[in-house]
Amino acid sequence: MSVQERKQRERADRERLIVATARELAEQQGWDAVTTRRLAERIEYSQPVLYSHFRGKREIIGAVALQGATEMAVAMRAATAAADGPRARVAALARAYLDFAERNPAVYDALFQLDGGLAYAQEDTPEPLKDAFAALLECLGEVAGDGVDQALFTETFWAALHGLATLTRAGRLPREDAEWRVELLVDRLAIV
Amino acid sequence: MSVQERKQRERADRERLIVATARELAEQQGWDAVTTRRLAERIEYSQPVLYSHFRGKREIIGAVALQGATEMAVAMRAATAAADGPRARVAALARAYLDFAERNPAVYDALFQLDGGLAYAQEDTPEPLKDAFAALLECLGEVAGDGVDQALFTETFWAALHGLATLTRAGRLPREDAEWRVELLVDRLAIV
DNA sequence: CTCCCTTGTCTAGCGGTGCTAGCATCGAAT
DNA sequence: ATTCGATGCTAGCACCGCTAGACAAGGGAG
Repeated sequence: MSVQERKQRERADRERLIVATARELAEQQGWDAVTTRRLAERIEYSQPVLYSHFRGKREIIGAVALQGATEMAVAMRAATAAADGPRARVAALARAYLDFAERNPAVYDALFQLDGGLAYAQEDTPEPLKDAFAALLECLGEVAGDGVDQALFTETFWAALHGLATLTRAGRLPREDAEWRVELLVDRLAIV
Repeated sequence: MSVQERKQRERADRERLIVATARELAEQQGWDAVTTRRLAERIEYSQPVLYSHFRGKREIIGAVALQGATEMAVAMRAATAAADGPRARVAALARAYLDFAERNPAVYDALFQLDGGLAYAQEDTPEPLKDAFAALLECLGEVAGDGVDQALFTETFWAALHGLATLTRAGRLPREDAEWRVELLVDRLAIV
């Protein structure tokens, strides 16, 4: 039995290595540079090994996305926990969100820009994704305002953050006044 | 002289044909299906002809984007012109924006999601892009609120719309409550 | 201890991609 | 009529995601 266990462990290790390497490569040179050939070379195995762990490149992107969702939820909860009062909490949340997107562009892309084959906003949505949304909801729910559905409010606020994150990163919005835009968003959307 | 003129005209026609065909193909089957081979076959020329008009696929995407920007500006101005009062104008603008994104997903992608090699938010930004932003600004400027920079407000509002458009289209947001989210956005962001 | 068979990995290759070098053809100008 | 430049073609490069099939290593049965 112990032999099988060891093999299973080694296999799990290798899977983690694949995901970590894909993520690293994507952050360094963008997802376009993450080809199965390059990835295989970096983990020092041949291409087909990747396909014994994942159905294809898309599933590898999905794995990075799930990892990122977990980290993002942690980052957002840490930021809101350190802030006093609803207004400050929302501002901290927004900054944490945009900061994460800025610091981990490849992970953010895997989550919200690329097709990782994951289900969103459904019953079979993976737990990490649901939890990341829950982290948003916990903070934003308390500023939705009376008679406003908290989930819908959260979705709308999230969409606004997502728009800022992507347009800024793609050079569609000048980077300089980013902080100002966040302030405006929080001031107007959140009801103290 | 007339011979050269005729040739120039035919060349311009062919360039328009390339852009129109690329757009059509992208709307029908997505940008992934727009390969230089397929595109060449549809216009009934060989691949290298494409490269005598455009540097590469990216520039073709850029051409579709510019065309789309012009149309989008027209659509937004038409929508706002038909509405009475600032509040109604902003709501009409938002709906027109999202409607355009929904009806022309490939063009929207070319504009805001893909790399068409265009400069955004700079001096050398192509005129159609500047004009599309101007169309947003014309309407949104009047609801920015006192002491708030109109351009920055417009950028923020635009980002929110962009977030809604992309997340909805990617299945990250359920489609059902789209209208409700627009209402919330307009009510909260616009200052009557 | 030897044989077999499973398990795991690799090499090689398929059909596709964006893009380009170099040849052939055609038409205008001499 | 002949030259010559413009123009579009065929063929091919290096790369992509993915997979079939050969091959070696290792544990279990006799």
